[in-house]
Amino acid sequence: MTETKQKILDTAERLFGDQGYAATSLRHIIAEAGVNLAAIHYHYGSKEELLDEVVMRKAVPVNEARLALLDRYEAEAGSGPLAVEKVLEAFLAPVFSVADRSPQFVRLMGRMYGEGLMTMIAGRHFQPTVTRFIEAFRRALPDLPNEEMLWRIHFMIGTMAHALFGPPNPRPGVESPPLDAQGVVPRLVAFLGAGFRARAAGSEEK
Amino acid sequence: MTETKQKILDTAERLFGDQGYAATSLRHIIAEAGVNLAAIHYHYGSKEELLDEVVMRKAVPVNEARLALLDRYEAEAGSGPLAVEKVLEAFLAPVFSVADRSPQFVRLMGRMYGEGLMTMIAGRHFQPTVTRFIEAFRRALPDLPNEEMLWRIHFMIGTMAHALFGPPNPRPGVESPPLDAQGVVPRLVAFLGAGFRARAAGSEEK
DNA sequence: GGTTGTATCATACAATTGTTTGATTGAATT
DNA sequence: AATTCAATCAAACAATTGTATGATACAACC
Repeated sequence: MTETKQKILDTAERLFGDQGYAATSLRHIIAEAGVNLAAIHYHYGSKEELLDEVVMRKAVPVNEARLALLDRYEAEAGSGPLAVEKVLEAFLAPVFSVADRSPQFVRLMGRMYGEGLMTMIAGRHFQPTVTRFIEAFRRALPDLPNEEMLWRIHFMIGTMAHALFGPPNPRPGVESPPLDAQGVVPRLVAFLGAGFRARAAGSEEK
Repeated sequence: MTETKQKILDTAERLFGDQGYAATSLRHIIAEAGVNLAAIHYHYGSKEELLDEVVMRKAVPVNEARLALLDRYEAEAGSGPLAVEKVLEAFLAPVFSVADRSPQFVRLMGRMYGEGLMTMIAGRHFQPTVTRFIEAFRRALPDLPNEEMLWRIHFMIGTMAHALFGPPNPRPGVESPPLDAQGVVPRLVAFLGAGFRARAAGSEEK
């Protein structure tokens, strides 16, 4: 890959993450990347295809890592049931472990979820991952009604997206320390795990 | 309030919610509202001030209702401790109860949180509400370390924002049924309540 | 050495952006 | 009847948007 293509991707990733897709102009990107304007349309076809490329470059490995982790945990559990916490960890850990190397990207992921674009992309490219994890959640909590399960997965996505976006109480202007996976993922797993295990709102007490 | 001002606010609310702030042009707004372009700058000063007005119009009553509910629950609890589920309900119910009358607005709220703009606005205008609720959460769960508490409130905001944005699995193009408060709020309270009650990740078992 | 093909460049394009101006309306006030 | 003032209008502003074009550089290959 050319140095130009690389720099375009890196800069677009950072600016899309910082300001959002619609608010970031191609000229802003090329100015910070130090390349020519036409280079974007030469290497990628359009602004939209550039976004696709930026997201895919790192979303693909993340989703592969998710499936690999899920495979490993299921193998370790043998024929026994897999704990929700393990499913959560398989889903969350890969995304946050990217944070160390490229904190700009996780911010972008958070923003894409926030703009509703990520659900669209996931539907196009990551359908297998989605269904695999829904299956895993179902097996982990077989008593949870299906509709409630979908809502809770929905809740989890929202929590993850917001956590990806940054730590709580970010002082404006002050650079926040990078989201290190060791800190956030266990917090998320504990919080979300308990949420998934909660008795469904409508179900009567025993 | 003039009919023109009203129509501008209503249309801007809907379009900002559907497409985001940056992606919505003033001309798109005036076209759908059937008013003149200059009317926006006459009645409001700029696009940014229009957004402020759109958000404030309904966010102010929502935050007043939140505080009123919290007051009521605390009065009912007397001197005893307030359950975290009650704090959650006081915070969540008012925003979702707006959903029936103006589903466009809750979508806007969700989007604002997603774009990180809402935290900024909340810091400017709703600081009392923020500190009141942090206090309430602390009293409800006095054993939770402060840092963990802030993270969990952060998680809750993300969950709420994503839930405001829409139901799970919205089919593109198909209109989703409105988020009725009776359905979502109990689900959220059950899910988040259990999450808040979970043992903090780092703390040793008893 | 000439040819080919990829990559970069400055420049221009038409469309759209938020914002401003100055004239015109129409009702209320004097 | 004259004046005042808030409201609306068409039109234009300069700036920025994503995209397209044609020339040029430069290496690899026949």
